Amino acid sequence: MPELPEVETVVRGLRDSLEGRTITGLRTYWPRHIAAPADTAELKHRLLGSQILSLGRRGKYLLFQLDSPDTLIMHLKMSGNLGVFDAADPLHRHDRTVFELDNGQELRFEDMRKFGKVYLVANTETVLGKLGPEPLEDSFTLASFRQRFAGRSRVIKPLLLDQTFVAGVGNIYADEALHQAGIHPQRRADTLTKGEVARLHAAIRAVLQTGIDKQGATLTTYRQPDGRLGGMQNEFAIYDRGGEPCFRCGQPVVKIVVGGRGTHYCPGCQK
DNA sequence: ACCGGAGCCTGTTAGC
DNA sequence: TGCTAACAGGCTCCGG
Repeated sequence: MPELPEVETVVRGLRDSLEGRTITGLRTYWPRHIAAPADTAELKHRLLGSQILSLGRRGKYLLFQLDSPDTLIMHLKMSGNLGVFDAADPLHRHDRTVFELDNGQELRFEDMRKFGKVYLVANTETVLGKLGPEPLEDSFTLASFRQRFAGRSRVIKPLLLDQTFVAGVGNIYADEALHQAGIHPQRRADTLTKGEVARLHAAIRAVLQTGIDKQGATLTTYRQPDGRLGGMQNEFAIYDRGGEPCFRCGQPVVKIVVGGRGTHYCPGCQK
């Protein structure tokens, strides 16, 4: 599920409920969710009593800045959702980790497929250190994007999914960006013209921003923190549209596998 | 550097 | 209708 726009929507939706709150308790129903520290007793010792100062995002990671030397980091992976509930509300079947708060509410990490991760680290670089640039920041210029292509011969779609190349792009938005830029997903990075790189740069930013504006894409499990569905799934130009006509040229959208991932493209307008 | 495959999990869907 | 296999928004590890 969650790619950059979904994670950004979750962060924005949680801010009002969490900023200023103190974490008073922790319950784990799937201990392997906790990626660091290895010892849950140590996690509780370092985390409980900490106040959440602010929420942020880096790539697909959520960052909880605490009034302690540590930062709480979470990754939703394929099926994770976060929501704030009253402690008396019944748990959902797939709730894995619960953070108890000082106002009688709880932050609940629900995760059907159990791939999600929770980290408490003193140095955020141990988790985030290898991430590529944030595509919606001003610093993600066309010139900097061009430089990242130097010496890269990989197929373009798997390269876009590489979080060390650009942070936050996942399978949906990679397909959408390549379609918007008119680039075939199996092109090699070193065959893109200057103009194509420029179109791709603009397209990555445009599709991610649209995703945020539409509050993310709900295929199955994704929800906003208040439970509402996203709206981006109604805006897809190419993703999940196999067999349907391309909105731009009318040719049927084709679905293939690239780098092991389902990939949608239009043979009429992606060359 | 890069690729493919397996693994981590559960649930839904497509196909027979 | 019922079973099975394939597939799903992410990412890591391993061998080649």
